[in-house]
Amino acid sequence: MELDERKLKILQAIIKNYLETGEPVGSRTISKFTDLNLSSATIRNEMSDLEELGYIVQPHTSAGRIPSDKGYRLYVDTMMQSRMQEVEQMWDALNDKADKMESLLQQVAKLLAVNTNYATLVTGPQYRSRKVKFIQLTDVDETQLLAVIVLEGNIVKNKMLPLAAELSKEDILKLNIVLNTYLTGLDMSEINLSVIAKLKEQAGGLGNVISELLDAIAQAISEEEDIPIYTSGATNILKYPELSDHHVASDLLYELEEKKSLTGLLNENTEEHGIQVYIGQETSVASMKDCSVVTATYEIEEGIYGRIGIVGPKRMDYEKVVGTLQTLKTQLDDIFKKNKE
Amino acid sequence: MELDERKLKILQAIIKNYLETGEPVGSRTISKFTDLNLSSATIRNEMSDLEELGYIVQPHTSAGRIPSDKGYRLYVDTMMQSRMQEVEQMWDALNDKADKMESLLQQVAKLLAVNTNYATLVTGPQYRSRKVKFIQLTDVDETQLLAVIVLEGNIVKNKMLPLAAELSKEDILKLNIVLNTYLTGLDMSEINLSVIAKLKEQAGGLGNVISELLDAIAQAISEEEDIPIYTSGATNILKYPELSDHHVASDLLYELEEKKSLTGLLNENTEEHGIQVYIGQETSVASMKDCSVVTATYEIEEGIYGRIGIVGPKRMDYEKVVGTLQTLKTQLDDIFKKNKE
DNA sequence: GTTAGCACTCAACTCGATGGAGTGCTAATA
DNA sequence: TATTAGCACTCCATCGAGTTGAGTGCTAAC
Repeated sequence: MELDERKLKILQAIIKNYLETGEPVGSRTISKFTDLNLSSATIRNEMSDLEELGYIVQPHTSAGRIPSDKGYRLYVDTMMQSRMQEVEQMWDALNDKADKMESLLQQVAKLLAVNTNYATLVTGPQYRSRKVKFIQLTDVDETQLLAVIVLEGNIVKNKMLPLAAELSKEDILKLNIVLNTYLTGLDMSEINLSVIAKLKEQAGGLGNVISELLDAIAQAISEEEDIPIYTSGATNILKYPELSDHHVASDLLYELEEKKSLTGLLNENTEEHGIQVYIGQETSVASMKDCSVVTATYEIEEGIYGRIGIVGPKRMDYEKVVGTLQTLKTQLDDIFKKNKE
Repeated sequence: MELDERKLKILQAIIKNYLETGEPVGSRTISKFTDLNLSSATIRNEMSDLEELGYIVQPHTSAGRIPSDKGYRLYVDTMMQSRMQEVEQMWDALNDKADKMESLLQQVAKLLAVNTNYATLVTGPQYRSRKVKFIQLTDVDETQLLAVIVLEGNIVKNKMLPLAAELSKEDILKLNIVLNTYLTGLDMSEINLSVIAKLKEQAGGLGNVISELLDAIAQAISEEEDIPIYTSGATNILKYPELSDHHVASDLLYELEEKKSLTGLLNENTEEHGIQVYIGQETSVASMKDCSVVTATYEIEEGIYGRIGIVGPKRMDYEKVVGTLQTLKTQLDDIFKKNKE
């Protein structure tokens, strides 16, 4: 037995209806709801088949049917076409704030949350290996040295270093030159002992400062290793009865607050650059087995990606979500492209 | 009618018991629970008095009594003495991470949440008026200028400025000197039109760059205006039945996520530097009318304060919370004092 | 002033009845 | 052969009645 045209239509009707109402949907509803002109009895037979095929399930005998994960999957795969409308105000809101990566992404998360009414996640850019682009030392006052380290992708890091002894202007200038000469273009793995030895040799009497500096640089680079994840609208999940159950909600909210376990979720399939939909068990995060997760990948520059996504109930307006993510992704791409020009 | 010794003891017993069980407490319980050797009938009479005085209330007739806000207030004011034990592991955990203000404070929030099982808030330092301490311009590449702005309290801000036309090394040097000469030591309000005019005059042909720079500086200073608030353990509130009610929990979690409205709460009474306890309506945040908030003020340096606090149910182990906050406050004070040496 | 006793109140729980939505099956129909 | 009408059945949700138990307030006695 395979899915024919009619079964597909009925399945679609069931899911559509369930998405709207959140209640199990019965045969009579479908009979009236669709333009198939079939009696409820016929629908019942078909639904029985669909259940056997695993696309829908009954919460209990004598209840209507609700879609299974497999049903949702089919729905998402086949019946969904993107819609690229509304959400225009996002654009304006975004452009206002496009100064700082952090606040931008946080803003994106919030906008998405407000627009979709789901919980949202946004990751910052992931770099494969971050290279040092530029280093600048300055004496802020007699006791403190400020190291500004610019990494590939214009990530700027600051470190305050306490000074044992005051350094002269000339010393600082010299350090700046030496550091930039030897470290520019290198990433963590390339700054090895031989480079360090050469550095210290060139720095002459300032070797001890170099050591501290290298520590700071190493820290700055590795700091970024755990990519930041921004979340917003976590409380939205309380709006959906099937998720606001005590235990489920508590786990989910904790997960969203902690964020750590989300990295796994968001790192899956990074080679695929379209929209990804994870339904129920597909998410790999245990506490989300009653949720669906939809993510999109945006591109900052060649080879550097971040992700935006939402977490909501399986009963989710997939069409709208995918559309929204699609437009948002496009807009983010544009912003970064523009910023580079 | 005033509170005599016995009424106080009974009130104390009621509150203690209620804190433990979360259930309204009846006269028989108190009769057995305390060492007063009074029958339940007598207790009933006393409880009747206490209710009349407004220290306790009945959720409904024929239910036990629970403390009113006024009752909690008395309890907190009179019967609480700090206890400075446990929480030693906090110390270790903190010292590990004392490198970066942000992560330190986030860590503090988390530790506090784990230790108390309540939702926690921590604010970063608040400066009355932030002055420019130091400005450094550098050309990262041909098209971008990096402005590093150091504010009072060693807050470092970075701004990337796109360049219309390439600047020579000499121009940048000149700009650096001019900027530092005229802006160092000034705060937002002091950078007025006359200062700006003088700046542009000195900068000669670079007036247009100056304008952009000033925008960036203004942004850097004002950016910090809304003090960062770190929260943790928000989901803890779901552990308390009286708060996990749908509407209440949703509002609370939203408030904790948004953080904005919390500033008001945390800015009250900043002149008082001890532990503050807000019960129910006292908090000024509407959604917290069923909560208590306990805050402590820590000192980073002379005149610069931040706050740590927890949000939990009115039925809260006040003694423990106050103790924990007290020790944490002390430890934070120590860390910052040490860091300065 | 304290206590024992008793009537009263109220929330929480149990239990059964009822109704409605929905199914599965069978027999009739096109 | 596919569709439909009809019917018996199942199960959840809801409602109301009855019960229980904790707790109170009052009164009279100690």
